[in-house]
Amino acid sequence: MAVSTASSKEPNQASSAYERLEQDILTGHLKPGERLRLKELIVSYNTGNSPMREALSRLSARGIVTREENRGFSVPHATKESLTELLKTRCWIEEIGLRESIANGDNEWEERIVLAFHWLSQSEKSDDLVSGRSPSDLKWSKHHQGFHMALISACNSDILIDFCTQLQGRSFRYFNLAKISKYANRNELEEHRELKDATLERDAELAVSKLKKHYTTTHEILLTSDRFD
Amino acid sequence: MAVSTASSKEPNQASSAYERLEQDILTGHLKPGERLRLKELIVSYNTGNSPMREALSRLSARGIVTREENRGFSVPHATKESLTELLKTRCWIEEIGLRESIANGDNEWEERIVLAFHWLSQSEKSDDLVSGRSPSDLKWSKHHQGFHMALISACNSDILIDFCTQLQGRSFRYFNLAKISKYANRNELEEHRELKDATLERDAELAVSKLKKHYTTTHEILLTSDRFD
DNA sequence: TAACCTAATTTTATCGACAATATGAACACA
DNA sequence: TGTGTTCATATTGTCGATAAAATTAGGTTA
Repeated sequence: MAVSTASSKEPNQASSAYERLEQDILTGHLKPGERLRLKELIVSYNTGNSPMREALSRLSARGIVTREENRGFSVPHATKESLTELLKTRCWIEEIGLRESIANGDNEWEERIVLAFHWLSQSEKSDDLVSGRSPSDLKWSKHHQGFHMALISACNSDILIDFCTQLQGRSFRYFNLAKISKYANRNELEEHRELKDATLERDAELAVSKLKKHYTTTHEILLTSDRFD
Repeated sequence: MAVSTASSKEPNQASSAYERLEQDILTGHLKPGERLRLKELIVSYNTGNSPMREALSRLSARGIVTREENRGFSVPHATKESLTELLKTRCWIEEIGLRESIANGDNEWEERIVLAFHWLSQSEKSDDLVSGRSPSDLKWSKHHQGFHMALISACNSDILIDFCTQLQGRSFRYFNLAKISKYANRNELEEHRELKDATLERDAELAVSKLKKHYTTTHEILLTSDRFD
C-alpha cells in the first residue's frame, strides 16, 4: 500500500491523515477497489484509530472514498461510465462558472488568469517530453488546476467553486489512473492559450467552446486507457 | 438545545446521530451560529464520544456544520448574502438537470413526476391554511423535495443529483429559519402544476422559466424575513 | 480603568481496550 | 462435488480515560 510521507506539521492528526490519504487516492497510488482497512492504514500513516477513522469519514462524505456500513471503506471503483458522467457534469458546471466570470470578472480576476497561465506555461515548457510521468507532474497538475480554477473564480458562488474543486479532484484521479502521457499527440499549451485569450476578450461563446473541446479531448484520450474496470 | 428522538433502529450510532443532527440543523431547531459542543451533544442525543464526533466530521465535510480546527463545530451562520448565493447556484444547476431530463427522460421519468406531483398536491390541499408551521409541514416538505428531485431525475448524472440534494437541504434550512408561512400570498400548487405540465410537454424553455420563477419568488419571500444575520 | 500575564477550567483531540459485526475455514451431509 | 452449518478469526464500531489545546477568571501593574 502506497503512502505519502508526513510533510509539514498539520494542525492535527485527523486533518493530516485526511490530506495524505486524499492525495494517495487522487494520485492513483491507491488502486480503485482497494480496501482501506483501518488497522493497515494506522500503521501505514503512523497515526491512531480515531484520527484515521475521522479522516475516512470525512473523505467518504465527499465521495473520495466509498463506505459500506459495517463493512469498512475502500477506494472508489473507476469505470469508463463514471468517467464519462464525471466529465459531462464538469463541462456543465464549469461552463456556468466561466460564463458568470466572463460576465462579472474584474481586473483582479484577469490578473489571476494571466498569472495562472504564466505559471502553467512555464511548467509545461520545462517538463521533459519523454518521461510522461515525471516527478514534476505534481507541480504541473497544481498549475493546471490553478489555471482552470482561476477561469471560474469570478463566478460569485463559493458553492459552485467548491463543486468544481470536487470534480477536478475526481478527474485528476482518472487522469493519473489512465497512465497516459499528457503529451500524446496534443498541444495543451496552445489549447490553454486559446482558452485564456477568448476568456480575457470576454468572448463567452468562444471561451466555452474552447473549454468543452479541451475537456472532450482529454476525455477521448483517457477512454483509450485500459486501466479502468 | 432541540433534539430529534431516536426513530427506527439505524445501522449504527454514528449514522443515526448524523441523520438526527442533520435533521435538527436543517429544520432550524438548532440555531445558526450555535456552538455544537461534543459533551452536550452526547447527552442530548444519547450516544458516545466517537459516534458523535464521526457524525460531526461527516456533516462538516458536506457543509452542513461549520468546523474550526481545534475549536469545535457549530451551526453555519445564515445570512441574506449566502441565501442569495445559494438560490442563484441552485437555479443554475437545477436548470441543467431539468434540461437534460427533458431531453433524455423516458416513460418512467414521466411517471415519477406524475406521482410526485400527485402526492405533493394531496399534501398541499390537506394542510390547514391557518397554522403555517403545522406538524404536517415535514410531510409536505418531503413531497416538495421529492417533486423537484423527480424533475431532474433523468439527467443521467448522479453527481449532479447529489449536488442538487445538497443545495435543496441548505435551502430547506433557510426556509425553516425564515418562519414564514408558505401560503403567504401565493398559490404554490398552481406554480408546481405549471412547472409539471411544461416539463411533461418537453417545453424546456417554458419549464426552465417556470422553475426559475418559482425559486425567485421563494427567494423574495424569504428575504423579507428578519431572522438572518 | 485598561492592558497584560498566569493559573484554573472547559473543551477538543487522541489513545488503548473492548464489544459487535462480518468474514472465512473446517466440517457434515446429501 | 456441491451445499449448508458452526465456530474461529479478522475487522469495524464504540466506550471511557487521558493528553493537548483553547477559554475564562483572577490578580498585578501601569
